Amino acid sequence: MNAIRGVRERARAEITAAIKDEARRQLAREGAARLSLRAVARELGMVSSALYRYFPNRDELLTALIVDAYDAIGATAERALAAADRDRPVIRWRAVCRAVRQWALAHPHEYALIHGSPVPGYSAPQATVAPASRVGLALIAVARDARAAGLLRESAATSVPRAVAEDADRLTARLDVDLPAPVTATLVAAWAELFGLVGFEVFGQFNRVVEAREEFFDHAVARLAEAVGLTDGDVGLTDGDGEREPATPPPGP
Amino acid sequence: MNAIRGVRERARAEITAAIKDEARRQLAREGAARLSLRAVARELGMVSSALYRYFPNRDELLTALIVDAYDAIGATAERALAAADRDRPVIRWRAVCRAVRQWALAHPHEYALIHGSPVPGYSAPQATVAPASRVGLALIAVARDARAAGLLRESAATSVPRAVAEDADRLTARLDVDLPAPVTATLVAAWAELFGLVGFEVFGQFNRVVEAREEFFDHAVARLAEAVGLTDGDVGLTDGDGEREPATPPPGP
DNA sequence: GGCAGAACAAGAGCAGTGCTCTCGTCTGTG
DNA sequence: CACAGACGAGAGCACTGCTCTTGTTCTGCC
Repeated sequence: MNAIRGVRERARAEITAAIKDEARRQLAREGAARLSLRAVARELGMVSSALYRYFPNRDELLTALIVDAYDAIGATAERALAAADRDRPVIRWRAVCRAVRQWALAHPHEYALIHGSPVPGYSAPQATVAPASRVGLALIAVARDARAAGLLRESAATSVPRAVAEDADRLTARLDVDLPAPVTATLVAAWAELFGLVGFEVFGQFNRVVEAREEFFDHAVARLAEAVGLTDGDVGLTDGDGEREPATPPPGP
Repeated sequence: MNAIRGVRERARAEITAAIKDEARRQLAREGAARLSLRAVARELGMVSSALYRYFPNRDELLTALIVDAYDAIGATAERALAAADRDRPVIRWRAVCRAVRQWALAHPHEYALIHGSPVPGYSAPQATVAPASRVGLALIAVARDARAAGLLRESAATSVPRAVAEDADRLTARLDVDLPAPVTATLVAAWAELFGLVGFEVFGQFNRVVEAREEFFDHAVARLAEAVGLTDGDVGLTDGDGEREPATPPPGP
C-alpha cells in the first residue's frame, strides 16, 4: 500500500507493456497466426517460460491485443466524432466512418484480429464486449445528436417488423438514448455494413473491382447516412465534400 | 490417353478428395488455425509425409478448401437465383442474400476461411478469384434481369463521383452487362455490405444486440434492394413476405 | 532488521507441428 | 520385360505452446 510497493508492480507493468508491444510488432509483421510466444520472448531477451508469468497462455496475450485493438479503433472513431462539426450530422457520420477505414487500412493485421475470423477455438471473453462497441456507440451518438438538433429525417424507413422493433427499443433503452425503432434498426444494419465495406477493402476483395477506393467508400457511406436519415440542414448535398481533408497524402516517390 | 491410364489417376483423385474431406471435417470442428496435416494423415491411416504427394504444403491444402468454399457458397447463391421468380427482383435479391446467410451460418468455419482474416502470410492465389466472384455475379444478375424487365428504378442514386462511375463502367464492360454506373456502384457496395451483415452474425458481433436475426437480416436486405433500385412491379411492398419459407426451423428443446 | 513467502528468470523437457530426405516397393508404359 | 516415375513409410530437423523444477531476488510482516 506504500510507495515502495509500486516498484515491482511498475516493473511488472512495464514488462507486460513491452511484451504487448513486441507482440503487436510481430502481429503487424506476420499476422496473428504467426505470432509466437517464443519469438516474442527471444526478441525481449528472455526465455519463453518467463513470459508465462505475465500471460497465462497465448490466447490470453491475443485477448489483450484484441482489447487494445478495439480500444484503438474505438478511440479513433470517438476522436473523429468529437472533432467534426456537431451541426452537420452527415459530415460527422462520414468522419467517423473514415476514421474507422483509415485505422483499418493502417493496421490491417490488428483489424483482422478483431473483425476477421475468431482465433482457434476461442470465444471472445467478456472483457472485449465493452471496447468492441465503441465504434457502434459513436455512430449512435451521431444519430442521437442529429435528432436532438432536428436534423434526423424519420420518414425514410417507416415501418419495421415487430421483432426488429423490439430489439431496437431494447437497445436504445439499454443505452439510454431516444431514437425511433426504424432508425435504430437501420443504424445497426449500417454499423455492420460499414465493416463489410471496410473489411472487403482491407482483405483485398475489391482488387480489380474498385480502384477509386476512397471515393467509393465516401459515396457508400453517404448512402448509409441517407438511409439512417441524417441530414445536414439543407437537403440533397449529402455527397459533396464539406471539410476536405487530405485523408491519405500520396507517398513521395 | 487410354482407359487403363485412368487407374492411377483415379486413385489419386480419390485420395485427394479423401484428404480434402477429412480436412474439411477438421476445419468444421476446430477451425483453420487448428487444421493439422499430421492429424489429417493420421485419420486417413497414412503417414504425414505421404500427404505431401498430394498437396505441396499446408497452404495449398487450405487454398483448395478455400476454392471449394467459394464454389459452395457461390453455387448456393446461383441455385437460389435460379429458383426464385424472375419477375420479382426484390424477392430474388432476398433469396440470394438468404442463401448466402444460410450457407454461412451452416458452415461458419468455412465462411471464416473465405471472409475472415486471410491466413498467415499468404495472398489469395489467382485460382480463387473466379469462384470468389460468383455471389457478386448472382447479385448483378438480379439487377441485370430486373433492368431488362423494366423493374429497375434508376432514380435512386442519381449522381455518382466520376472516379466511381469509371470503375463501375469498367466493371460492367468487363462483365458485359448493361447497367447505369450509379446502380453498379450501389450494387458493389451492397455486395460488400451484405457480407458485413452476414459476417457480424456469424462471428457473434450481434450477440446481445440483435436477437431477431432472421427478421433483421431480411429487413436490412430489403433496404439494400431498395437502394439498388429493385422493384417488384408494384411499388412499396418490398418488406412483406412473398414466398414464405421455413428458413431455420426452431430447434427442439 | 531479519525472515518467510511470494514473485521471478532460467533451463530442461514433453508432445505436437510443418516439412525434407532417403529408402524400399509397386506399377504403368515404352 | 525392364525401367522411370509415382508412391508410402520412416527418420529427422527446426520449430511451436506449455509445464515443471531449480535457483535467485525482492517484499511485506513480525
